[in-house]
Amino acid sequence: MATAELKLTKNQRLVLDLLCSSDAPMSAYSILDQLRSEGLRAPLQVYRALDKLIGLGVVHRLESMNAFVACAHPACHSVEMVGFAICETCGKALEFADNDIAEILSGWASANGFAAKSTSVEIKGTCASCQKAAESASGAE
Amino acid sequence: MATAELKLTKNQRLVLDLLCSSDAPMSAYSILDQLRSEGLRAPLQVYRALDKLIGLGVVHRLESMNAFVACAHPACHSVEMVGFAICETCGKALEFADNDIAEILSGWASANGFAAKSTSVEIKGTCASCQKAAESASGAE
DNA sequence: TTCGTTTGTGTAATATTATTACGTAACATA
DNA sequence: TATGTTACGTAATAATATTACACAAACGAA
Repeated sequence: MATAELKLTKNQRLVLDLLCSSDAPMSAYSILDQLRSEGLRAPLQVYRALDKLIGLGVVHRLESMNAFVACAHPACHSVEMVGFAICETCGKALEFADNDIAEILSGWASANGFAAKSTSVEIKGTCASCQKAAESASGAE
Repeated sequence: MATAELKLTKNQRLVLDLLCSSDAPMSAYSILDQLRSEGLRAPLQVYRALDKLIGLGVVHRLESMNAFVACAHPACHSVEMVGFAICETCGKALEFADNDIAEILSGWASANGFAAKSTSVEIKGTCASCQKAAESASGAE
């Protein structure tokens, strides 16, 4: 599903397009700052748009960094679970999907009588390119 | 490992004991409020103690709710991964461990050259007892 | 079409969570 | 004792998120 096909309001569209054009997750307040020129003035306008976009599944919230990111996979709604590997050096978030994990988690839930509504899987660390950059930097000392 | 054996400072001990006695995760500021009578006055005192306790592995941070909880398993350091099922009704967090998920995640990481430092797995939903309570409430209407 | 409902908007105020900056104290150990 | 490390206390501030209120647009059903 291309996000262009979604019927969104002006604010929702502004927020989604900004997130799509960003190469890293953004905080609600940095979204607000970027969109002041478009007429957004208050945090709530951003949070409301984000709520809607998250509900539609085209934006994900990164719980561990209070940030938001556009869904990387146009068809990710068809996938059970979405996780993120977040690089603490460059700030980028790599999205991944894994049905095995989804099954384990839903298995645990049903075995424990827990009715799961949403799931968050986040790995923090250093991405491949930042590791390389660090290596060559230390090698060049 | 019983937490009593840990060599902790006064503030760290206060925070850990409070979390151990709580049946649900607590926010940093509710910890602070509870410990004002013990002499704690500022958020930083709580955050510093929490940082230390998390580093020791005896406290976990619930990323999705900005809250903190004592580790449920005295020996949880030996387990690869810890996850939580958080009930949105009663606020309690059920801790679980799963080495299969840990393996999948570390497998993904090594396949993608990502150096993982920490992992967070959180499920939000409704726990078994709150579901029962809701059922009997609606049945009694 | 008109009513009523839902959904979205805009603004202001406030609540909640977390950090920075600074100086001091306790303590191990070389 | 001199030194480094860890922890403490306080104040100020930054960053994130929500509540409350009033109004407007969209839309379906009578």
